[in-house]
Amino acid sequence: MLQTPRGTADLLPADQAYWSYVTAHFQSICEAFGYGEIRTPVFEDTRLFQRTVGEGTDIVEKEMYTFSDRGGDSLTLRPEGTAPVVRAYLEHGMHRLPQPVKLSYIASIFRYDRPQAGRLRQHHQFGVEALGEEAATIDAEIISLLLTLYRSVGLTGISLQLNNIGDAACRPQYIEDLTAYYRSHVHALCDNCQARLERNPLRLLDCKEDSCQPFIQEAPHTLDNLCADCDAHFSTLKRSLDAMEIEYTLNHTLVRGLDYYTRTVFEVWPEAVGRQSALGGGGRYDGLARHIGKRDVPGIGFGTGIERIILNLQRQGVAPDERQPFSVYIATLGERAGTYGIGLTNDLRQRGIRALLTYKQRSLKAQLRQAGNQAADCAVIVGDDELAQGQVLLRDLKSSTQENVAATDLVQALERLRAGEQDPQ
RNA sequence: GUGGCUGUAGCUCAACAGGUUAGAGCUCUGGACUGUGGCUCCAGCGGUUGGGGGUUCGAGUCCCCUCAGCCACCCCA
Repeated sequence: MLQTPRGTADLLPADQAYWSYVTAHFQSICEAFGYGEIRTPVFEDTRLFQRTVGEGTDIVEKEMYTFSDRGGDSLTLRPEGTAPVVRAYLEHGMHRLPQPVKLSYIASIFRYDRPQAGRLRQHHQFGVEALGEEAATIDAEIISLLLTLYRSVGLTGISLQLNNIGDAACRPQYIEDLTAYYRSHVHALCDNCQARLERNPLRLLDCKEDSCQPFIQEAPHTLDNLCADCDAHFSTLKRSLDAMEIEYTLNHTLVRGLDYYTRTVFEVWPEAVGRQSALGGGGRYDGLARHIGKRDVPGIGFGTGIERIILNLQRQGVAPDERQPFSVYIATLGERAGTYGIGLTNDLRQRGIRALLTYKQRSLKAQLRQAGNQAADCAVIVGDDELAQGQVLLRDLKSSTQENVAATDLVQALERLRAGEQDPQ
């Protein structure tokens, strides 16, 4: 038996309620915040991610789905959402639009990783990017948008982790200080950290080994080593968050796994204990556009995992309300009635009424049972007798009452039933 | 990529310490009720016990390999 590739999942009609629920909330919130939807290809030139995400990162080093196509080009399935959007911004000259350009997306993301609940090789993210604005107030807007999404779908107990990792002016000096500090303790570090020291010093602060914790505490922190501009930027962000009554936890070990981040970085963690998988995260990336084009474009955004949102909703017992549309089941008896039924069904559908029917001759009992299974609101019963008299039986399945209706009046009678269904007294 | 746990009908689960033909509930289909759903009763459909190999007279059960899911790491969404 063949099955879905490891770490991928089918999305069945039964799962759809949650997906449309969270998607609808995301879309209406983006509308309220003024973000317009963008779609980019599922695969891109491999260099896009190598240059932006960074050669030393886990994503580029071991998680990308990279392949060459029949023409020999190296392509990569999108492992994150930001770089493609920035690429599109530059490619379409959006720097000539009124700034900032505020974009949102819903995208499949691919990362080769060991699967687990809430961690798939193909997963889906909502994301938002604001390009062309360096002021920290827009950082606060982005964070607010993300938290508004969580709150509106009903997630509780989440926490915002916040940090600032400096910019091109102050980070080089900071990295030097950090590296110097760690070099003096190099023999006490775990193997992983010894490697990080060479390849990606910022990640030293992210180590989970108990033996490395004291060094993380003692090491210089980015927040204490910001240049004046970064410091002012961070102050504005904090003031803005306060003004929106958004609570946050300063987390100096939050450094993020992608190279392109500058200044503001944040993650949102769910309620459950332990080092849980983040619901969403993001940050500022003022140096990113340079790696793609010839232009500097400040930007900030986030990505949040749709599967993880849904997983946490289910754990919290939040269920989306499933409102089924008004529907009619056409039950027919006899061949002539069956032919009439397919015509009638099609006619109702053209009028926007959800109509279901039986596809083969079967007992009326079986047909009504199916009508019940499919949660039809009412059934139209038509046999050869009714047909001869130009009448049909209209049965209300909720109240179990039925009446004879002239075939020509059926649509009107259904519309009346539907209206009553949609706003009950 | 590392370590561990778990895989039996579509779903939830049974099957003494290896022992006839792997069972039940739910779902679905049909009947009781030749043209009236839900309730009840009856019946039917549905399995290479994840897959492959081995041990044994005999394997769902024990061993090995493999695949998948899950948990903890790693990392992130």
